[in-house]
Amino acid sequence: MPSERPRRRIPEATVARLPVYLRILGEQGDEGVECVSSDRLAELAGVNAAKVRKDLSYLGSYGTRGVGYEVAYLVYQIRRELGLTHDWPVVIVGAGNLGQALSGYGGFGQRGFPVVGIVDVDPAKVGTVLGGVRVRPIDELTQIVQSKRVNIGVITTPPGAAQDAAERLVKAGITSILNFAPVVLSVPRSVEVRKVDLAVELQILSYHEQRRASAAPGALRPVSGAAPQRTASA
Amino acid sequence: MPSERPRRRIPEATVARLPVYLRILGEQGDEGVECVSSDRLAELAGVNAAKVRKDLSYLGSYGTRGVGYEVAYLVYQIRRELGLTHDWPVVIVGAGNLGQALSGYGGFGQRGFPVVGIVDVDPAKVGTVLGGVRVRPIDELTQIVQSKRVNIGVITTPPGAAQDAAERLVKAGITSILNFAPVVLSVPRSVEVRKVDLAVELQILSYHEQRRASAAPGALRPVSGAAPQRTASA
DNA sequence: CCCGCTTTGTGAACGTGTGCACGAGCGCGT
DNA sequence: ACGCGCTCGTGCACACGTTCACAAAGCGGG
Repeated sequence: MPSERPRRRIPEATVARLPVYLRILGEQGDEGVECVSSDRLAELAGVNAAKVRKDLSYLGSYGTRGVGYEVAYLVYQIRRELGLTHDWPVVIVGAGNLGQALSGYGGFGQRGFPVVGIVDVDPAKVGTVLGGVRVRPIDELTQIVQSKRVNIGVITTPPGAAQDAAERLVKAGITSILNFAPVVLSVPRSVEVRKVDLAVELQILSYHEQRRASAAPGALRPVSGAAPQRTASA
Repeated sequence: MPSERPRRRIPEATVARLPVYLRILGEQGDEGVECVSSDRLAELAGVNAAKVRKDLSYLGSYGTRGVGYEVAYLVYQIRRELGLTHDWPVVIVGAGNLGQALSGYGGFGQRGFPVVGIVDVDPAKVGTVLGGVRVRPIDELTQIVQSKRVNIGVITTPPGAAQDAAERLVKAGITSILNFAPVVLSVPRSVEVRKVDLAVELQILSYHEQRRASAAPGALRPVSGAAPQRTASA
């Protein structure tokens, strides 16, 4: 059992795939599988086997040649590398449609990201309870962040309010933001921002639909197989 | 007015940025701005100016040297390239938390992706009205897709039901899928799939938080500036 | 104990994406 | 009409990511 710390930088593309491996390994573990090969894992994750091996090699040499990877041990290593050995509480700014859906969705807490606060500027929304958490006025944001030691903020406001929300989060001490508003946020370099923009996703699909239509007019191909499946985020 | 069709393939990375430029150009147009330079557009989009010019050059030479790009014309060209000259109706499978939020969010329809149907397996949800659309039983999926000429499907089911939803969508004739379930879908190669996985996004943020913590213990840096802002999707 | 089978880990080649730097072209002022 | 300054378009070099192909290494059977 080599307890060496790899401590080298992991490529961003690999970081984005590790959570996928992690979820699949968890499912396999639940099914009683104790060992998986890179081939099997690649099949389940919809990627190339060489890519799986290279990704996992960044964590260290945790596989056994001729056998594969021990599921439980690999889960532990990935969790450690991703910083999932403890919970990361999150606050949500914006109790609109999406904010309500996210806090109502219990999957966050189960996966180690408990929603410890929701705030909104609208006094009409303050006080209502969503997924067991009471909506609080936005002025209490800093207090929530500091008392609950929150590092991650989620922005689910309308576009016009997103930049203000970001600034409040940063001022409160947040260092990572997940932004659902279709706006490019301006924040200090030290703050990590990831953006999820549904309209952008649909427009990318639209591009491919349009291209398909103009490329082969009246030529539908019923090809089958496994799909590439790109994942969007910035 | 050169009406040449570029018709060359546009790099995927560029396709993912065009919607961002489009939104910004729309906002600029609303503010009465008639012309933007690549520098200005880059600043608003949070990217490099050279990248903006290269991206736009894939559409053709629609700028004027020494001046910039005419906003209205560029908007038109991007919309044409992305296939946004007409609406793309979408169907949502899964009327849970997220499905309700998405159909309630009017932004979809405004941006050219009207929700023309929501289906669910749960009879208790069938009949309720979300965002002006009545939830219908999943057996009517094919009929909705075909009568409304739908090409894009959105999956907002629990993980266990996602693969089934995908197969039903494909069988109904859908060719593009936006998947919110944390599952790798298996579909024909001809079907374009994009995935949005909130847990993955949070875990990526967690990685950076963890790295930050282990890199500089007790060394907070209040650096400021504009952020890179990666966008997730697959 | 050794041999062959299996699967990992990785070097090397390839493809994609990014950013600099500069030539080409346009408008404006004189 | 001409030159000057500004900005686009793009060739080039570099970084990043993906895939192939193979040597190294463990396991099991005889």
